[in-house]
Amino acid sequence: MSPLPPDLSSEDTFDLSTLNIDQRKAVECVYGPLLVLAGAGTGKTRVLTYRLSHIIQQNLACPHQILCVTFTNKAAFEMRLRVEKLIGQGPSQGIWMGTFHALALKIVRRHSEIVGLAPKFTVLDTDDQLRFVKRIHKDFQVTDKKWTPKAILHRIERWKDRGLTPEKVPESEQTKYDLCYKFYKAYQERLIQSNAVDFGDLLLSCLEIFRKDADVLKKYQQQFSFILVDEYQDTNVAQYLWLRLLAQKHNNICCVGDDDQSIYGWRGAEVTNILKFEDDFSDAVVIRLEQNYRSTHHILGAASGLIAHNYERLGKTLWTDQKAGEKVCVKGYWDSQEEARALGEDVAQLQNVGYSLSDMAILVRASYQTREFEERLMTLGFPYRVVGGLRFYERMEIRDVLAYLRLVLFPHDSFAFERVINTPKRGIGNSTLQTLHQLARFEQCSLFQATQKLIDTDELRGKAKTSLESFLRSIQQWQEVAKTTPIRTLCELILKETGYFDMWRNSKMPDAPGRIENIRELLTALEGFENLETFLEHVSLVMDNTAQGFHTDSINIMTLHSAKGLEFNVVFLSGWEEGLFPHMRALEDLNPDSLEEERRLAYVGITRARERAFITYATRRRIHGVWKSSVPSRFLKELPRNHIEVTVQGGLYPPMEGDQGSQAPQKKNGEGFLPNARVFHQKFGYGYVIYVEHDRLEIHFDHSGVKKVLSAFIKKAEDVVR
DNA sequence: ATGTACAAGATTTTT
DNA sequence: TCTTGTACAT
Repeated sequence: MSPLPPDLSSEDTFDLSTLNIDQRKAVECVYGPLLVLAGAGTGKTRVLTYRLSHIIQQNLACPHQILCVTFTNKAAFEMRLRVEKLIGQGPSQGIWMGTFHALALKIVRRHSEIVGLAPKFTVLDTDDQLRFVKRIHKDFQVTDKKWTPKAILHRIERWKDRGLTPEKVPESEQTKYDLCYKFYKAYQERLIQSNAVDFGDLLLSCLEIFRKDADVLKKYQQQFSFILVDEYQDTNVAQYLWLRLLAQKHNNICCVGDDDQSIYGWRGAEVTNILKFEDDFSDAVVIRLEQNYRSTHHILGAASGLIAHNYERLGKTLWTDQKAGEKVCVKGYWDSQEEARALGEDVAQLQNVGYSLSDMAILVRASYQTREFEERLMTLGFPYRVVGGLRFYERMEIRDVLAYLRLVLFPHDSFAFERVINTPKRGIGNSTLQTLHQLARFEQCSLFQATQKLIDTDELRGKAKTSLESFLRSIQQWQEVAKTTPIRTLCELILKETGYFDMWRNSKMPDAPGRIENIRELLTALEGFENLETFLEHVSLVMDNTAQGFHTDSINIMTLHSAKGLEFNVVFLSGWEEGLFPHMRALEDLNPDSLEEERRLAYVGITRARERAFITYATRRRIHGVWKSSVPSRFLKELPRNHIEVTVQGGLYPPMEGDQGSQAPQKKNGEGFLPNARVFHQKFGYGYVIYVEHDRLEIHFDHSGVKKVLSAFIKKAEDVVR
């Protein structure tokens, strides 16, 4: 279930004549590589669904010959719904539709032996992964405080995003991040030993399978005659390599994306992929969708004016023939409480004018900002829904129960084993666990096997031994029971026998009743499944965000990142202050692209709105309990004045007047670059300088033509390392 | 092995 | 402010 059901009403029948000329071209141009540069609100989803339906209806391919990659499972789920609506139930089922990870997993499961994995390998989730890293971190005895487990993991993940297995990490980085590199090697070794992969590995393993076994690669290349990719601006290098490999045979690949909406650079996404498309796929056709059907003239104008401040763009000019509508409201407040209070008033007012609560969304930069709004809306009695918080299956109690189930099915899943071995407490502490880990590593076996061995060798005494013995026996019993009993009954039995239910029932924690409630919900969900295996495979997809409030009319609160791809009649954008938005980390970052990414985020935020947009800032804000002062965001000054209306609380300094650049760091000038100099740009490649103006350079690029770019992005050609 | 007391550290998020 | 992790006592 998705928290925001797609609005399908307008797409009842498959009728190409409802599309505009560019959209139609993007649907019908099915052969050869195609890049659709689709701006915000230009009907991107519509094009994709129509294209899918078109291919099937024209019998150009069977469903299973189509590979369609989406950004989230939710997106895949909704896409399926839409296609079914257009052409009926049956055909859409066969389409290979899902995220890169889900699709790669499907392939790796079938050929796991090629990369040295047993068929039942575990896929680590973030929680297990971090525990795992922390354990290695301890073994490594890292003294440098800078390299926390999280920091090291981040580094490793970025390597994986770039398709770099330990052998492929360039030597310069090996020495620069010596510790991380050694860590990476140990991490990979131990993963294989535990018969597990992390999310990044799914793609890397898949690539390795293709590299090692040409027949397998050929088979999939042959199979997928049409490939469609949504949100192409958010693909990383590994994903790009994967796509390129699969598309080689038929070369019918259609990527849809918007470089202005690339907001996942910090997660390894490479906008370069979208910019290089024409180089990578020969004879590529590029179609631009520039007519916006979503927003009013003023909203689109404000957003376009803002994003025009970015230099790293392919450049699109969005237009709309919709009415001008209301101007974007920019409002300034003393502090964040005032901001929340005023927002409540605006909500009430909009309600009077006929908007329902579910038409509105509050978009924030950081998730801690949601709290203040939650509190305020609660006291006002407005129902709200926080989108994208902790997902159902990520809750501790659910993960515990699932770990028990996993253990019954795959006793050698050491991650599940570790999770529940002492939950509820059965007298097995750190030292015992330590011994088990050591033995498992030494013997190259699972924790389950290590436990068996430990019991046989008589190294343990007393309580630890007896409880380990009975734990193993219980698992074996459950396995027997599982053969004959429905899984819900099995699960109830486990929860009763282990005392897990009682543990929460006796707990005095205020959230204990809620947790029991969640477990009950899980039990109900179990009923619909024939066997445990299918349930575990689908649990993350099925139980996605089953948040309550689905039926009640409620305001949506979410981060800007989770608002991607959604739209609302009314959007509130809160916390436009220097240090929060753009975020401090982006300001500190020397790479100017991180500031541009913040600006793209702002652009995404504004373009979510159909009719009304409110942008607010506060001079004082409580962050983690401490009051902090800040100045209005630089983005406010970048909004074109004719599209906005500024109201500021008495005595506050409005963000518009005058002081351009007073707090913006002094930009470097284009010194050192002379006209006619041969230069290099990360994305546009080589070119010659035409004209220098302060920090801006006008450059004629060999392949991309004349562009204005910030000098910070430019290197002298002779400095470029080849 | 487990409970308590205090310090530290805390974007954005999907798989 | 609040969660999480570590040191120490029981």
